[in-house]
Parts: sequence; structure tokens; C-alpha cells
Amino acid sequence: MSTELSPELSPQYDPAATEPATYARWMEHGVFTAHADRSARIGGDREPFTIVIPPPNVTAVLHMGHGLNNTVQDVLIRWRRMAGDEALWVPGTDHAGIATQNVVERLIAQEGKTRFDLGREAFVERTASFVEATGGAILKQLEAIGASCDWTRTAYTLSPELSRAVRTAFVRLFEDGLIYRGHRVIHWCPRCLTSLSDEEAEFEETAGALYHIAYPVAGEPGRAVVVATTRPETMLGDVAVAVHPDDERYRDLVGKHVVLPIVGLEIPVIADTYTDPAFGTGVVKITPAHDANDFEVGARHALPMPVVIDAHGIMAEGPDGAGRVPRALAGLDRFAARERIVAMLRESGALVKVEPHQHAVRHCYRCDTVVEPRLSDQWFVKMAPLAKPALEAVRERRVRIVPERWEAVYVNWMENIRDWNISRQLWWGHRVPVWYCDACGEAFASVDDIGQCPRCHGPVRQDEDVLDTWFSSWLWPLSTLGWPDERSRDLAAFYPTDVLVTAPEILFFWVARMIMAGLYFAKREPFHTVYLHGTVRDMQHRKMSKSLGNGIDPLDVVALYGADALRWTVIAGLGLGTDVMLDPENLEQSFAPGRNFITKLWNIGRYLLSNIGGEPVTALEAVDPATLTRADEWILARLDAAIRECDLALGPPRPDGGAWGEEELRRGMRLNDYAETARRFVWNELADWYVETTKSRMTGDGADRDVARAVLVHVFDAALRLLHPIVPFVTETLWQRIPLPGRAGDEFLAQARWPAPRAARAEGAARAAAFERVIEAVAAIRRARSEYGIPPGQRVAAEIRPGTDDTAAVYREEAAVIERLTRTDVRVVALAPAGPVAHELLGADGSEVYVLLAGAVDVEKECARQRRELVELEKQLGGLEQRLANEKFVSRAKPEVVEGERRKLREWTARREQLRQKVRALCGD
RNA sequence: GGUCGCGUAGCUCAGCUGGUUAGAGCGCUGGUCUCACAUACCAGAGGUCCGGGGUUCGAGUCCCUGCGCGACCACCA
Repeated sequence: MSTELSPELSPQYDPAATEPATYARWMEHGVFTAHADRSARIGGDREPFTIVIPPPNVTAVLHMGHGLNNTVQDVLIRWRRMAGDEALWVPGTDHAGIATQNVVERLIAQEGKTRFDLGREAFVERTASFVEATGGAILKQLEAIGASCDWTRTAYTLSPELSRAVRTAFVRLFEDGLIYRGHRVIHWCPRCLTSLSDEEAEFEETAGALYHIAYPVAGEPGRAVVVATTRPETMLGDVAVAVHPDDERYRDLVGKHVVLPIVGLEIPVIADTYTDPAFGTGVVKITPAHDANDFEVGARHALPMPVVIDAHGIMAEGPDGAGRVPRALAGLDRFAARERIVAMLRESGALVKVEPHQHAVRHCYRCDTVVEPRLSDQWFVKMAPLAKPALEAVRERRVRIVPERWEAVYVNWMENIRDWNISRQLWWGHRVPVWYCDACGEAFASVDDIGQCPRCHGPVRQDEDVLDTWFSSWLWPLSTLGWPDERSRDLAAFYPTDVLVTAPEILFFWVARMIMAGLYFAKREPFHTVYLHGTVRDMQHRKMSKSLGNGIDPLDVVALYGADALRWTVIAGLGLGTDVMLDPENLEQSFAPGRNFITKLWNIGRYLLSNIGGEPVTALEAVDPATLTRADEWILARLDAAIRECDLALGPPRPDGGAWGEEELRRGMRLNDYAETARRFVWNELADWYVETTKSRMTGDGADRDVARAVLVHVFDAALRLLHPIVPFVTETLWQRIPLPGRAGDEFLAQARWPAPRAARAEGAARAAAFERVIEAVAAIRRARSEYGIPPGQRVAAEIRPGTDDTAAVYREEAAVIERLTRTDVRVVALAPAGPVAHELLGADGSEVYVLLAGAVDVEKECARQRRELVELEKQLGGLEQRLANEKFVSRAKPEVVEGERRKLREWTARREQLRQKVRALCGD
């Protein structure tokens, strides 16, 4: 890992041996540590560029989704670090209330205990020590994939600092009247025994049944109304049936009563516009305690709200529910009760019919249990006032969402936002910072613990509930940088952050709420770009998941192919807005392209080091431009083009001014384009062409060798810089070895400057373009050789008839290069050879290449081929002529398009003439 | 039900505001162990751009429609 090691590289790159050591060196030298005082926002001379990690659950284990997500962030942060920004990537973990509590509950279940056996305090302690012992493992795993996080700033949502942020946020919202206690029907998980937010109760399409049940009309024997329900067990809690006020069929029933089957209670028929006359029978049962909509109806009509299902999903008489759960049903699980009730209804003849019914049922996002709507008291955040500025931030382009289409989803959600239930009946999390005084009945929200009632000094008790995990996550960009401490240097230096990289699934859970929190608490949106990347899927396009067993362990990949191969594969496969497909059955196929490319880089490095020699290398700036060969000019031009394309694919890094302009709004963040551009340059231009041309120059001595060495080192250095963000390990390792002119000893590629294109020189551009003629000639000769099946060992001759005087010089001077690359003797001639030849026509300037085969030419074959080519050309030419003859095209198309077509017409016409002559000569007609 | 997206080579996908002979990787075929690299090199085959209409001088690209997928949202019990 140091330049003092032997100049030779091992024949094979060994990532397993190299990567951990390289990472350790970066850490040792604090390469990833950001310095607040260097931020231009507080007087420094660097633009800050900040990313906060989407904190993985503290108990999580790295999976491909993390691999993808964090590689993307690392590419961006390494890019900006090299580009001269003060780059900060804040890592950390989320305490993950429900998820972690579930893990520990499962753990103690193995001991035959429940959390209630332990009691709250002991359970929280147990969980905390569990987290301490095993948590955060995922952060270590991130090191293995090369994540350049600033580990000196690692955060945790349940740390004392972040807890203070949570309490401060709560109290501020409470005091501003945006947090309130609500009594209503919420989503309840009977397994986790907690309420859930709307977002945590996920829809799942389910094939259920629609049960039609007859409710006899009281006092009108023989008459009944039929209601339809998917959850018959809730009927025990019915307090009314509702019809639409305009529904003629039932108008006379409104105000009368029906008899609730099984229970035997008389309940009123009410009129409410909530009822859809077109659905089912147009009569709907009203169960205020067990359905959110029915709750609204019940509240409108001041109906009682009897509870008939308890917290565990068991049929039981709760508040107001006395006498409603018959002994035969009491104690039954809700689904067992459903079956029993249906059977009872069938027996009594009240069950009219059962229809299959496809509908969306909500499930707990943590444990997948069917959610039960439940009447309870919860803490809510009023969202409308928070959503308004967050909506404006996106509309006014201070925040952009990439890909753009997610913007509409965001807007739609924001416009229809509902209040956020933030209390959870869990033990693991931030306890609601509210204290109650039983004596004076007051409730106090406070950042600091309250020991006694501030009013009457009586005893107080803290709210039992904890806050939704996302109530701490939504503060993440603020809290990790030191908020609410207004004097925090990090906050001043790095907030607002820049890019937020995550999956679309948590756009609402997290991203939208962070924007709201940032604007509310700090008056600034927390980032200017939300980059939503795709999902990692298998070849059947299924999400990778533990339960399907179709996952790929990123650490397996690292062990087999190295972190760089993993990173390369996910970045190269990540089109904007597309998913990444990987085959868990065939890791070789999935990751070989990455590994092969890294091997390619390694081998270029080997070539360079074994040919460069020990003498000092001249800096390119010190090389007299007049001594650059065409190949030199060409590769330097290609490098500049590659740099420009990469810059275009990646940036701009931030909006110019406070908001994104129309022009730049959709630019950048195309990481796969960046990867592909860099790969094409390194492989198809640098390795395939330029390196080949240097081989003969390296064996020589004198000035030209030094020029070649200077250019080769310069170009390879730039290539390594260009690629470092994607494949940091191999590039750093190689970079440490290459003999860069004027380098100090302890520098890292990770901190080296991002390459910039050189100032353009007309002379150089012309010479670079001339090298394209060489490439064409080589390709033509190779094609002819291949077509005639000439063994590589067999020496044949080729003659080139230049199209212009200028190119004549090019071929003469580059003949050696062409000979080397084709193993063919080359002569530049003024006339076409007399005898039969294997002939390949050139493009651009009309040059022709003849491959002389010592009498082995198959004239018939050659004739046929040239004929085919002529026919094809004439067809194309016909279309072109037609287009140019079309007045409308000439007058309406863009001038440069027309001009291009005219040029093409001239070239093709000349080629047609050449081809015709060839065909005449070959075919004898 | 609402909104949005997708359908281009065997597979995974690029193709920007409509304008050269539609590209890449993998796979496939043929040839090479050529002194950095067989995890490689060289050459090649393979596409009615989902179907049907339309706008236009010109459509893979824009519009309509059909078919087939997918995502997000949603109080049809």
C-alpha cells in the first residue's frame, strides 16, 4: 500500500487482501472526516456537501438494498470530496421502535417470557443492552463496501443528544398547538399491541368475502334490510344501519329500527351521505368503535360506540359494549368469531348470501398481522400547516425529486395529508414527554423531566406511550448536526444538507416528513435533491427478501469478487428510475462484468508499471505540445470528452441560487451513464487503442518514449480519478503505485482533485481527428483478415490509397502503428493495385484499404459482397436524395440538420462512385 | 376506483427537446493462449422499436386507441 513496494503488481488483483487495508489507511488519516470550519458557510473556503444516511435499523443486517443505497451515496460523496467540497456523510442508526422491540420480544419468548413478565423498566434495559451488544453491526458492514462515512459523527436516534431533539420538537409543536390528543378509531396491531400510523398500516390485496346479512325491521314482521360486510364479527358493535338520504328504497325506514341479529338489540336506521346507494344493497351497518368511517358517522349522529373486540383481537365486551358479546363468542379470536358468527347467521336464516370479494386489507408493516381498527386515545400531529410549506418547497423547486415522476406522488400525498398518529403503545422508544397531574388534571409537555406539578406541586406521572420511530427520524438532518443547539457549528456549516438518497417506499414515512420538519424547525428545507433509486430484484423481478430466500448477501459478493465489483455492478445497472436486476442463483453472471472491469484496470496498471521504468515521469504540462503524437492527442481528446460527459451525467451538484432552474432541474444523478462513460473510455479507448500504440514507443528510447510515458501516466491518473468514486479500492491501490510527477508521499486518491478537461487547442484537435483514420484503417484490415480467415501468424500486405493529401501523410507516419495492430505490412499507394484484392472501403475522407492476399482472393465472394454493399448504399442514398429534394424538409428542418444531410449526400455519392468502380472491376460488368 | 409509469436484440436496459445506416453489457457464432489482461483479444450474427390509427416533409421519439405488465394512492362497507 505504499509507493516503496516493488514496482511490479501481482499478476492478479486480490481484493480480499487489499480492501480492508486500504480502508484502514483512509481511516487512519482521517480522510472521511469533515471539518466544519472549512465550510464556506462559516468562513471557510469550501462549499459544504452533505449527505445524511438513511439510518438503518440498529439491529439490521446488511442486504443488497443497503448495498445499493449506500453505494450511491458513497459515489456522490466521494465525487464531491474530490471536486473540492467539504464533504460530509453522516452515518447512524435508527432505534426502530416496533422492529427492535419485536426482536427482543422474540428473544425473551425463547425463555418463555413476555415483556409483561419483565416489566417496562427491565424490558427497556434488556433491549438497550441487546442493542449495545449486537446493534450497529451494519455500520461495520458498510465499511466493507467502502462507505466513506464520517464515523466521528455517527448518530443514533435514541442517543441523549437526539432524544433531546425529539423532545424539543415535541414540545415546540405542542406549544404551537400542532400536537393534540385525539379520541378516534386508529389502526391497531393486535400482535404488537400498538397503534400504527396510516403509513404503517399497509394495504394488501386479499380475496375475502362479502357477507349479506338480513336485519329484520322492528315491528314489521317479514320485512328486513340486507347489509353487506366483509367483517361480520364487527356486527356485535353495530349501533345503527345507514342509508343514503336520497335513496327512495329506504326513505320510509329512516327513523325506524332494525333488530341486530345474534345480539337482539334494536338499532336505528339513519340517513347519511356516507352511504353509497350503488354499493351492495345500499344499506351499511355502522360500527363506530371498529371502523374509522363508521366512527365519523357515529360522531355525526351522536351514537354510542360500544367496543366488542379487545386489544388482542379477541371478542370481549369493552367500554359501552355490555351485553353485546354472547357467551358463545366471548374469548374467541376475531377470525374464529367471524366463522362462528357466519355459521350462526346461516342457521338462523339471516345470512342472505356470501359473495367472493377482492379488497385491500391493511396489515402491520412490521409483523404483517391484519390491522384492527380500534377506538382509542392517541397523540396526533396536525399535518396541514406543516405540509403547506413543504409542498411549496417542491413547487418552487427549492427541493427537486429525482426521478421527476415521484414529484406528483409527493404532491398528491401532501395535498391530501391526514393527521399523524405519533403515539405507540410500546416500551422501546422516546417516551412521550408529557406529564399529567392527577390533582389538577393538567398535562404538561416538557423537554426536561418534570418531578412535580408546576401548578399545584402535586405528584405527576409521565405518559405511558412512546413516540413513533419516525418522529425521531424526521428530525435526522437536523438532529445529527446538532439541532436544537443553535450554536452548533455543524448545524451552521452543513445544514441544509444536499442530497437525500433513498428508496421510494419511504417517501412518505420519512422524506416528506423531513422536509416538513426542516422547514418548521429550521426554516430551511433539509436538502435540495431527493434521489429515489430503484429496488434490487431477482431475475423474475421479485423484490429480494428474506422470506422468498432470493436475497444476495453483499458480504458474500465482497468475499468472492470484492467490494468494487459489487459497487460497479449496482451503479452500472442503476438507470434513473429503474430497478436493479441481479441473479441470486448466478453470482458469477451478475458480478463478472464488474470484476472483469476491475481486472482490466489492474492490467493496465501492470502494463504501465512494467514499462514505465524508473526515470522520473514528465508532467504533461511540461511536455512540448509539438512532440505529442496523433495517438497522444487522440487519447487526450477522448479523456477530455469523457470527463465532460461524466460531469454532465453527475452534476450539477447543487442548484445555482436557492432553487433549481428549468435547465438544470433534470440534469445529473445519472450514475449509470457516468459509469458507462468512464468504462468506455478506459476499456475501449485507453486499453484497446492507446495502450497498444504505446507498446512500440516504450521499447524505444529518447524523447518520444518520455512523451508516451508522460501521456500514459497522465491519462491513467485521470482515469483512476474519474473512476474512484465507483471503485475506490482498486483505483486507490493503483494510484498509490503509479509514478506521478511531483507527488508528495502521503496523498490519497480519495482526496485527490477530480479531473478537469484541458484547454482546447485547434492543432491538437486536428491531429486527434487524424488518428481516427488510423483506427478506421486498422478496423478495415482486421475485418478483411477475419473474413478471409487469414491466420494471425500469416503475414499479408495491405495497401492504402489515401483520400486526400493530408491523410497520405497520416498513413505514412502511422504505418508502423497500423502494422503492429494488424500484423499486416502496410504501404501507402497512389493507385489501386492491379490484381484481385480483398478490399475494404473507408468512410470519412474517401481513403481506401486494399488487403493483398497473394492470390487467395475469392473474386466471386468479394464481388458479391461489394454488390451487397452497393445496393445498401444506393438504397440509403435514395432516401437521402428524396429528403433533400423535399422543399418542406429543406425549409423547415433545422439548418444544421439540412447541412449535415448535404454533407452526407456528398460523401455517399463519392463512395457510390468508388463502389461502382470496384464492382465493375471485380465482377467484370 | 384515482394517479402515474413501462412494453426497443435471447436477457437487462440506453436512446435528451421528433432529423446520420437504432446502441451498450451479458449471452450466442467463428477465430486467437499476440511479450498488461483467456476475468482477455479480434471479427461476426441477431431488432416489422407490443398491435392499430393519427399529426408531420420526417415518428422508436408526439397524440388517440387496443393488448400486456408494474407502481403509488384510495373511507365502496
